[in-house]
Amino acid sequence: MVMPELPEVETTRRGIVPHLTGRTVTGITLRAAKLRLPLSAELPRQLAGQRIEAIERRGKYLLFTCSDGTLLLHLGMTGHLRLVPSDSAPGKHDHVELHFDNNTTLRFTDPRKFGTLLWLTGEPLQHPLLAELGPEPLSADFTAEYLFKRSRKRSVATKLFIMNSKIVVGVGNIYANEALFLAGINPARAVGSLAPAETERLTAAIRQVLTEAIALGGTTLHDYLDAAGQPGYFSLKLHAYGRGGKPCSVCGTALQESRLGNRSTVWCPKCQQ
DNA sequence: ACTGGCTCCTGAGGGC
DNA sequence: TGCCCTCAGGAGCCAG
Repeated sequence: MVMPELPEVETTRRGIVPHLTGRTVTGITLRAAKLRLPLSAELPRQLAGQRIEAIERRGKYLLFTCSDGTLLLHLGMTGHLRLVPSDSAPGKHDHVELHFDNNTTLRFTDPRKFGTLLWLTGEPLQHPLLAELGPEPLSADFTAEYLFKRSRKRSVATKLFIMNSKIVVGVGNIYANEALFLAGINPARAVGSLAPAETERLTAAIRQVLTEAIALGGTTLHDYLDAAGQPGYFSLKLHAYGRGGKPCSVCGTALQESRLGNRSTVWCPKCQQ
């Protein structure tokens, strides 16, 4: 199973950029009527003949800048992109394929159909799905001061706060657990109660965990593969996620596990206050 | 303005 | 071996 978080999306982007930039779409194959949203039957007509000018990322969205518009793609929970030869036979969950003028095909596979694929005209960052997004966690805009100010007088659990894409993009469940572990902050703490030093530790931890994950090519949970089919290796370094009941890597105390916002949450009751 | 809960989907894994 | 149940989760959406 694939769990694309920001590092996986960025790894995917870096994997396809050298192969697709400047290429022209010669055809598109749709094999599903809908993913998270209906797949527009207009997509083949809209994409045919489009040249890929750039492939960028905003949060976990990929933006394919084309001659006359932008293809917006979200991998959802189980989606991944793979470059395959144009004559490669499709599998059960290969819902969309973009065919290019160099005999390669960009294949979108997504067993649970939580992904999104939209054709946008106009300024893509003004689209409702993108306009309200918070800063990129690895940009200069994501600072302890920013997090401190945004969190004042808010009672929501710190973990849910950092997973809110309107606050900061790209922090999914796995890395939220890891960042809170590294920062020594209890996931359930009301975010408004964090002291400045704690927001400093938290922003640093989010940067650290995402930076390390990108450097290692994303997390391997089961069979995560990037665009070229290479596995990531970050799962070897997970301290919290998936380790409920196991000893804390710092103090040895059994990690606790519960649900927060209906998401699996793991923390050390001694190290994270 | 916030907050928490619901929803989409299907494979994996556990219990018997 | 096979069936049934629960769980996993990104993020938009909505009611209170």
